[in-house]
Amino acid sequence: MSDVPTITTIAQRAGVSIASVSRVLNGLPTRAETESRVMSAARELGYVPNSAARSLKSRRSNQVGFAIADIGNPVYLAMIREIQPLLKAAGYRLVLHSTNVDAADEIDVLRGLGERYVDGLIMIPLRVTGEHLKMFAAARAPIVIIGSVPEGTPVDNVRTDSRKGVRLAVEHLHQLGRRRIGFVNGPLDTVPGAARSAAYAEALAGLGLPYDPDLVEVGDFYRPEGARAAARLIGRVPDLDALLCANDLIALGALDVLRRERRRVPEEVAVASMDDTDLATVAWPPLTSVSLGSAERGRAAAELLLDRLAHGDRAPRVVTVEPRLVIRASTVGEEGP
Amino acid sequence: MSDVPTITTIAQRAGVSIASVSRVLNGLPTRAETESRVMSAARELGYVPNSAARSLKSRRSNQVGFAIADIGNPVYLAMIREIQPLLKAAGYRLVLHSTNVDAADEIDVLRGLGERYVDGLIMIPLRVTGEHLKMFAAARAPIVIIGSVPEGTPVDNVRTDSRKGVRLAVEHLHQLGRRRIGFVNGPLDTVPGAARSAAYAEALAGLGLPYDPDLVEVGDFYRPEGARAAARLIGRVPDLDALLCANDLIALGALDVLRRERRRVPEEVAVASMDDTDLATVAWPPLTSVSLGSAERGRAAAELLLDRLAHGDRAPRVVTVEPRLVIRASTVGEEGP
DNA sequence: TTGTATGCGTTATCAT
DNA sequence: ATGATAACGCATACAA
Repeated sequence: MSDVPTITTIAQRAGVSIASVSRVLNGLPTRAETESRVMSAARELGYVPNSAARSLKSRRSNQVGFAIADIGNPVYLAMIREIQPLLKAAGYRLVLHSTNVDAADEIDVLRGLGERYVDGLIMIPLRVTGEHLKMFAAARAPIVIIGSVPEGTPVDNVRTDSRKGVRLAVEHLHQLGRRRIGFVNGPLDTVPGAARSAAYAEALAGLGLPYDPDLVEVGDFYRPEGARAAARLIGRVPDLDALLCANDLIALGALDVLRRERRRVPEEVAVASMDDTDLATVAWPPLTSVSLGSAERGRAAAELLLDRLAHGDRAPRVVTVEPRLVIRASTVGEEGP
Repeated sequence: MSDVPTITTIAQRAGVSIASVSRVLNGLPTRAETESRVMSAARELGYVPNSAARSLKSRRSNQVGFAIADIGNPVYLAMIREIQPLLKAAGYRLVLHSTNVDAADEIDVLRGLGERYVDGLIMIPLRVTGEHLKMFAAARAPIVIIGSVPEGTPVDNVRTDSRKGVRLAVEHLHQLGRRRIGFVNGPLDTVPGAARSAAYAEALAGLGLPYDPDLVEVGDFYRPEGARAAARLIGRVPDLDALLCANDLIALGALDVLRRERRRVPEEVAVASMDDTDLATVAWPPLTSVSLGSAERGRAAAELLLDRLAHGDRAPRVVTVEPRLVIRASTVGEEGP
């Protein structure tokens, strides 16, 4: 196999200067004769421009980063499905970062921005530390954060009203006559964990229901630990009649436990969760879940970033996606497991 | 915000030449005094090396591409989860390509290899056309294909014995006493579709069962069409007692239909599928599914690519992952929907 | 040990 | 319209 062709190779073959080659390749005005010679030489050699050289010269990488804690979570999946085509259509490649639920990893990604291998970054931080804020401010490329950031942070921001989301679910359960509504949450030192914790208490208060610490259990955001946490809660509260889970994966774990314990869902225990991923429609019974608009958030993030990449500086923007309760059989079904 | 620092900036600040800066930054022997001056200058300026310049010089991008038809399919997910950490540990970033179930898109990705924005590529082609083979041969970067390719194709290759996988499932259903085993497949002009089609016929023959075209229905690899195809099949074959689905998503659609039609699973119709994704354990009843070792295939692909990137040329290698039947309640459970 | 100078492949400026 | 040349940021061969 011959050497990789460059514009120099083409120039020799076509008997013109590299400047002419570059011009032809970039569609700048050129004499027809020159153009055809260059084009055919390029075709014959199978020329493809070198992206590193291009990036060095143009100071643009045509790449966008997407940093998430864990690709296993279907919420992120829904986002990627929206983001990828938008980026591709705009001529950007997608560099995927999985940060292993590790704040230090997130910082590394932010620091990496300095290498300029991406023109912008979409990130979903699990926690927003002071270190994060410092990096946001110093970042040399536009950043879009999905999730809440403090007022005034110099990044575009896509958020959802998870407080309202939790309230929708709790009110729904309350309307169904449930009064002992348990809550299985993820870690309290994460952005979603903290928000949902506060929102749960708030929602109860709004309905005049007492806050009972026994009704709350904290684990992580995954199915196995969700099952364990749900088991602890169920074991502790005999008269539990509803369970709100902080995401669908936790809810799957809870359903596992309820099935094992032969508690009928929803007759004895109604189960609601959050995120409304595909899993909600696969589970049995199908899960009532609060959609936090994952797809919309992904799309909005991509659009914000592309807009900024195309039009340069402007004031940071905040897009808020409304939560929406999707009612399924795990709260109102006539069929149980 | 000040300008982005380069080694030139550092050199000025430290009062040394750019060569010394480069040497220090790359850990080459330097006088302690020089080293400390360069290091502190770099730290103060917040220097981060420019990846484009590095790539141009080193002819390496430190990126690896992963091209799949559709990120929505959980099979690919399982692979990414293995691939990403391995690449990261080896110092490579992951560039994700979603090809929209479009062969032309796949060719585009292969052509893009010439831009040298990745050092290697892992691809799961849905179809392998002559155009694909031509690009494989001409590729200027190492390629690992997950899925079968013709003998002698100059790429590393990770495959699974889907013939055997189908046979495992069919034999399992046969052992359970099922004799009217339907098959819902994806498109026949895709690699997996074609292989599974042939394997189904073969497996029946091996068991002495007749091949009945009425028992076969073709759709795509997704849940909605899987449901429609299953509905056609069920409507056409009254004495159907088992259903093999070409993947888990199709099986979910089939379960939807069977539930709607009030056919008990597995008592009346046993359901088995392929891929053994997470969905198999979420579905109700949990799906008996043939694991094609998605995680192992992803890992093997990453290892093959990293090995080649590290050690250069060697003969193409083929890794085969054994299929494994995972039996769950959709074929042997006592409980149905 | 350190500095000078060159090249990686491209785009863009400036003459011609 | 075209060619010579500089510059992007870095690594390195060579000279000092």
